[in-house]
Order: sequence, then C-alpha cells, then structure tokens
Amino acid sequence: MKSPSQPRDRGIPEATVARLPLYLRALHGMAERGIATVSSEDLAVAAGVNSAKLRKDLSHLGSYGTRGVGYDVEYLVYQISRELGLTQDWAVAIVGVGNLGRALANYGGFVSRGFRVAALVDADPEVVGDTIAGLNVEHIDELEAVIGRRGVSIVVLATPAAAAQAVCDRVIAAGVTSILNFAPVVLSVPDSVDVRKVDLSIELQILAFHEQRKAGGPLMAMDGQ
Amino acid sequence: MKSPSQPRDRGIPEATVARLPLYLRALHGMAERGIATVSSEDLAVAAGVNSAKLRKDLSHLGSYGTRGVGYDVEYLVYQISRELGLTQDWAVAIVGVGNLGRALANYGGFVSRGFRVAALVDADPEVVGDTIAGLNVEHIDELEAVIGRRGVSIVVLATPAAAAQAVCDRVIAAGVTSILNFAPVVLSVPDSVDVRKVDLSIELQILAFHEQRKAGGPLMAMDGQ
DNA sequence: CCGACTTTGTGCATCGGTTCACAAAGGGAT
DNA sequence: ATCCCTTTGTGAACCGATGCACAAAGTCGG
Repeated sequence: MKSPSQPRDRGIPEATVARLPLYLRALHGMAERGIATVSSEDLAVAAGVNSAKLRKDLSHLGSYGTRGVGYDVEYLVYQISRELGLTQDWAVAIVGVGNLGRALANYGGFVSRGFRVAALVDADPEVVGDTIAGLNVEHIDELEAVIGRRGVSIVVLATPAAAAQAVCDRVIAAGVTSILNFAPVVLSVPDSVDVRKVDLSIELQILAFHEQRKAGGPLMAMDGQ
Repeated sequence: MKSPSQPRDRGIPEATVARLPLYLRALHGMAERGIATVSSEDLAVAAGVNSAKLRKDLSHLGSYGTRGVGYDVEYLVYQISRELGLTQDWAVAIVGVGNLGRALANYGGFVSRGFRVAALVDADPEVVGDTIAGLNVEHIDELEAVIGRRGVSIVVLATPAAAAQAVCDRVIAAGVTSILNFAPVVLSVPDSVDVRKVDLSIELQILAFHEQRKAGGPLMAMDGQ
C-alpha cells in the first residue's frame, strides 16, 4: 500500500515550479472570495493555462484533488506554499538603492507572502544613512556583516551593470546562494548558486521583434537586401 | 543557385529570439572595446551560453560567419539589430507612474537602443502634470489620444493590479499590440496581441523553492506529514 | 599552389515539456 | 445499494529545443 497524499517525486520539473506561483496567486484570490473548492478547469482559466497542464503540474506535488469534485482551495494553497518554501519567511537584501532599488523596497505586493526586505545596501555616501521604506540604508562595506547579522538568504541586485559582478562575488562569498539580478549583465557564478535575471531591455527587444513581424507582414518588400 | 547571406527562414524559434538581445549586448561591448572579429566560442562565453547553441541561433538569421575566422562584430550587430527591429525606433508609453513607473522612466539603460519613452500616463491627479525624466505626466483620460498622437506601439503597464486589465483593454482598443506587464495579474488579451510579463514576486518564489531544496537537502526529515 | 589548421553550419540523437484522450475514482441521486 | 455523472490523474504521442560531433568551407603559412 503506497502512502497517499504525500509528495511523491521530489524532482519537480522546472517549468512546473515556474507556474506554481501563478496558481498560488489565483488560489489566494479565490480564497478571499470565499470559494472553497475549484476544478482544474476553473483554476486553469484563472491562471491562464491549459487545464491538462495544470493537472499534471499539481500531480507532481501529490494527489491533492478529489475526482468528481476538484481541489480544496485552502488545502491546495497550503500544499503549494509549502512546496515553494513560503511557510518560512525569507530575508531579502536589496543591493543598489537607485530608482529601481527604491521602487523594489517600496513595492509592497512583492514582499507579500514569505518575503521580507531585511536590508538595503548602497555604495553612494549620499544615500547611505537614508531611511527608505522604514529601513536604514547601509554602506556597501558592511555587506557581509549585514548579510550575516540579518540572516539574508536571497539578494536582489539592483546596482549599475559595472558593479554587479563584484557585488555578486561578495554576496556569494558571504554564503548567499540565491540571487535575483536586475543589472543588464551575465553574471558568472558557481553551479551551486541560483541566479534569476530580470531584464527590461531584453523584454522590450523581444516585443519589438514580434511587433516588427506584425507590422511588416508576410509581404514586407522594403527589406530587399 | 540559392541567394547567399539572406535571411533564409522567416520562422525564427522563440527560444532563439529570446537570446538574440543577449548576443547583441555582448557584441556591443566588444565593438566598444575595438574587437573586430569574434568566434562563436568567445561570443558564447560572453553571452553565457553554449557555443553550439549560439551557432545554431545565428544560423537562423543567415550565414553571416566566415569559417576559420568567426563573425564580424559590426556586421553581426547590424544583422541582429535589424532582425529584432531595432533599426527603427519604438515609441513606448509607460502607464502608471508609481515607484516602479518612475524608476522605469528614469532608467536610461533600458531605453538605450531603439526605444524611446514617449509618454507617461497616470490616473492620480496628484502626479498628473508633474515632469518626470523630462516628460509631462498626462491624465489617463487622454490615454487613447496620447497613444495616437505620439505613435506609441509598445505600452508598459506599471499600474496597480486592480487597474491593469482595464488599461490593457483600452490600449488594445487604441491599436497597441505589444504590452510589457509589470502588474501581478494574468491579462486576458486577443491572440493578436503580445504580452510579456515581468513579475518580481514570482521570481522570488522560484528562488525560494530552490533555496529550500538546497537547505533541506535530500534528508530533510522535519516534514514528516 | 598546396596542405594543415581553424571555425562554421548542421544532421542527428536526446531530452524536457505540452497536449490529447481516457480509464479510474469518487459523489450524489434514486 | 446501484448507476450515472463529473473530474482527476496519467499513458502515450507529439513538438520544440539542446548538445554532440563532424563534414564543409575558408584562412594562412610555407
């Protein structure tokens, strides 16, 4: 007899992991509206995916649905949260308090569940000492100390491109293994470190590509050589 | 006899399109450092990808390399720019001038090549009329007029989640078919419209998942049921 | 002019992810 | 208690992307 409703396979596909937060958000919305139970079809629509994909994704976590009924919203929220590691809270440090860093520090929604901005760090003496979003901006010289003291495990890089790699090296040396990088550079890191990149410029360029296609159409003659 | 060095196949894989901006950035850096020619191996390292993948990607644009030598940096910059549609310039409107919108408006690097922030729009009478990054903030009532007048073809949504879908519907009705969405909602749009999403919260959750894995390790016993 | 060397471009095997379609499982009505 | 209806969970086919490995193509030195 195999134990039921237990995470079966600890190897969850990357594509699935990337969608779990989407499901979670949709489920939170439903919970707030007092919906107790949801079918894969409805949840899929709310998350903007195909229902078969949703079911397969959820099946990687375990068998949490009831055939003929659907999924219990509260229970599924809990299971996904646990799988994503949101039942604990994560101390995040933002390095680089320019326009973007400031926006991130103030962006409440982003720190909604499970995450807490625990430190702001910058190199500019002009901003060090300022209070932003209720936090004191500390000097970059204190980087390692701050990471240790506050138990930071995720670092958000919002520095200029030129500074990113150096800061990255230092936070890794300080023991951080998860980095969210906003600087437009390819960071070089050991395999044991996870880097995710958010690059506004790249997103725009991808849009431009498709926009050009649409505009030019199949008969765009103006590009003869 | 097939015409040489001509874009052969107009169907470039999506995964390739997403990497072209990366190559372009690396190439710009090289051009600035006066490098005239680069091998697929060197460019691949600079862009952080596998060299075979890079060659396959470039081969989708045409045969722009020289065997035994490599690629001409300037020429490749031009070809990729043209393919991405960066030889024309795109008027971008930012809707929602909160912390994030402001940061985007000021973020010079993001508007570097091919893109120009042509308008800022917000609903809050408090900020309408302000000048940010040299631009006057216009009222949301003017949205359609502004889009038409300035020839905006790409819209960046930096509104609160609750407002995003409504604004999205309006810009689409005004003829926009490319949207970069920062609001944490799944936008529903016709197939003819391209939406790219940047979601800080989701990125953090993905990092947390992997971080938890590392921390817990293969023998994490504390989760017995 | 030739031969050795470098580097591209690509055929092919492989892999991960998506989608379809359906059998298995459970709920509710009679 | 039985049957029908709904919805899950998944086997299997399919599709796109990746990476290897090598032949073709071109350069450069002698």
